[in-house]
Amino acid sequence: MPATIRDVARLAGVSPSTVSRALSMPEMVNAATRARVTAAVEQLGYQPNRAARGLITGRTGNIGLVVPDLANPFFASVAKGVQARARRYDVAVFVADTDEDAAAEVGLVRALAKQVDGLILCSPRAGDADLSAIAQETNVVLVNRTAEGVPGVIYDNEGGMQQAVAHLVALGHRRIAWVGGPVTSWSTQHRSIGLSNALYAHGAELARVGSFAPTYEGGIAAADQAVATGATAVVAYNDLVAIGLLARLHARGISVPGDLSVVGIDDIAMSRMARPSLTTVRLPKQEAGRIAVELLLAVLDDPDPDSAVGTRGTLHGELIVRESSGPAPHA
Amino acid sequence: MPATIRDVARLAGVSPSTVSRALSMPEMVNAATRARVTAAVEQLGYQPNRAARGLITGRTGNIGLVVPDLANPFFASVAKGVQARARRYDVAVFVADTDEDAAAEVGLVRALAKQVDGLILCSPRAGDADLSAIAQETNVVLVNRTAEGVPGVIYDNEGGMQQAVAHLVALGHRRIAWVGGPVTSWSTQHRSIGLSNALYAHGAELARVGSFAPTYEGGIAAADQAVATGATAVVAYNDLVAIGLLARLHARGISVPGDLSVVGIDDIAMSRMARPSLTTVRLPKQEAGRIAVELLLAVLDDPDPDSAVGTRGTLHGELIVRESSGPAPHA
DNA sequence: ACGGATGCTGCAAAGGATTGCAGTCGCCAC
DNA sequence: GTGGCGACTGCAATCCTTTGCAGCATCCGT
Repeated sequence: MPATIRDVARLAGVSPSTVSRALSMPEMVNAATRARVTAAVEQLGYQPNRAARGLITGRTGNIGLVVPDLANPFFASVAKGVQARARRYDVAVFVADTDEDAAAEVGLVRALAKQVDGLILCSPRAGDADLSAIAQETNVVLVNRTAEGVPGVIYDNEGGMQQAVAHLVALGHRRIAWVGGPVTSWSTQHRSIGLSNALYAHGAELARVGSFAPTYEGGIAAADQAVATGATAVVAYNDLVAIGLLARLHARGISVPGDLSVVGIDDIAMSRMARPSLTTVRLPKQEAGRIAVELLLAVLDDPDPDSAVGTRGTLHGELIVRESSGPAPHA
Repeated sequence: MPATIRDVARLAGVSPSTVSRALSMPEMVNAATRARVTAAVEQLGYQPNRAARGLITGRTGNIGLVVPDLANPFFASVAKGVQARARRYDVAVFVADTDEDAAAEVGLVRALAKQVDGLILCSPRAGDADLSAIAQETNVVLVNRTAEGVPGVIYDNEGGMQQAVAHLVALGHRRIAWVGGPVTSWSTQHRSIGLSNALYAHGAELARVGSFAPTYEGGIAAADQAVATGATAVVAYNDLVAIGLLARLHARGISVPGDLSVVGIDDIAMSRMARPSLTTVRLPKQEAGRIAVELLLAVLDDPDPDSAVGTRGTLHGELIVRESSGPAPHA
């Protein structure tokens, strides 16, 4: 039913090849001819059949995005950025959600890989070995994770932690607790190291508290242990955990920031709405998605693995001070 | 590089046609032959090229999902449901976000329509005329919206409102305010009507308050007007608005639920974390996405527009009572 | 006037899978 | 023995687009 290239060719009085060229390499065809072709295209509302094109070019014009959990606002924002930027390049985005399941992730990625030109893997939970194997056999860009020789975009966790620490130290805090996320999480390691370095530089103390799920429930579970460290401020793995902390601290009658300051990471929409509103390190989430698309498209245009060197973006966080952080209580 | 059907055929010692049949109509080929074919498929890791198949069958095996805003947790959940169910049928999902822009929506839908077998439009902002036109020229399933002759899944807004009202009336509330969402929103009309009917049935009074953005900010803006109605309870268009109400009420020193009860709709994750936690009507969000996929696939299998009659799912809400609703204050 | 370069266009061959039609073979029944 | 049926399998066309190569003018330079 939809118009084909032959319909256009007939209407314009040229061959299908000329139509094809008029559309994809305009400078190769005579201006007058080109005008006739574009007029015919316009009139018929012709759009090239992507399956047919893909068959011969070997490119689908599609990319895939894999995230652990779409319902997590952080990943939803990344997805938003990805699909906005992809649209600009007329690339469609398959979105897949692994439900935080590392095993399912690998299978899903393999299945998806056949249908797309490349994949964006956001905070993948898979092991390094699986990840490298996948990157070997398909075009991959990582977000929030690094792997040898694979392009990606990451956050400057170190810098973000420095901002948070500078803020807390200025408020008089000298002993600060860290509530870690999942052990398998790449970010939790780097954030913990960044925090440690920053605290060392300011001569302040670090108290690490276990490993918790990166969720509201994780924060609730962590609160009592954080309090027990005797720290006057807590930095949480992410905002969801921080908001969980706030809930449990409130339930225990511990005042925030009066008795304890709380700082999160991410700046999801919810953080502004928390009570008290949450001081946090804002990470540019949509920007990460946008850059990932750019990187991926660059890889697709130049599949030479050597030139992938250096194609790694780093984004910087910004400290957003709200109500949950305040002067350290007097000893 | 990947194996083609010819490679499989050669290895199995049959023709490509037989391979094709062995895979898509197994009962048509001899059991022994079929075994050889499947063995060859296994060995080569063969997967049919979807572009080539699509070229001849006219089907892509892809569907599209269009939502106003992926960063809105409600839509993120629907998207999660859609892609989970689609995967079960080996269908890939394109996700597109319109940024709440009705004009962009129409263009985006048209572009996407060429690349998929059908579309799921979730809470589309487009006008009825545009919507009908789109449904005419492509397979469409609506979520949270109705249109003449178009299958879809909606929520039983009336029933949800009845539950909320029964709860509030039992707590002694006799005058209840409604904070409406965008005028163009299909749900806002139906929720308002449902609320009105339920209140009438209980002999209670309704006070409507303007139309507000379906966001946290909308709730903040609505709070003072809601208070001014003299109502002892407020039902909000959705949870984001309700949480905005809570924030402004807190800022004004109005106690919830002591002075005023607040009820939301949706039950997004945030509602549990609000302070006070939010009483709300939980809508099955992922379920809506799953059903939408089922409906769409049914339409694809039977494109006869007449049989589309009756293919409309209705989902029921469930009242979740939390801290934000309590006994009406004594007059 | 002729060789050759230049600019544009058409021919035809892919690309991988599906499917209507026709062919083969074995077997049964008459 | 032959006609015919049934169960499989293969041939070849088809879906639509892209692209290497060849063809055709035109025009320039000598």
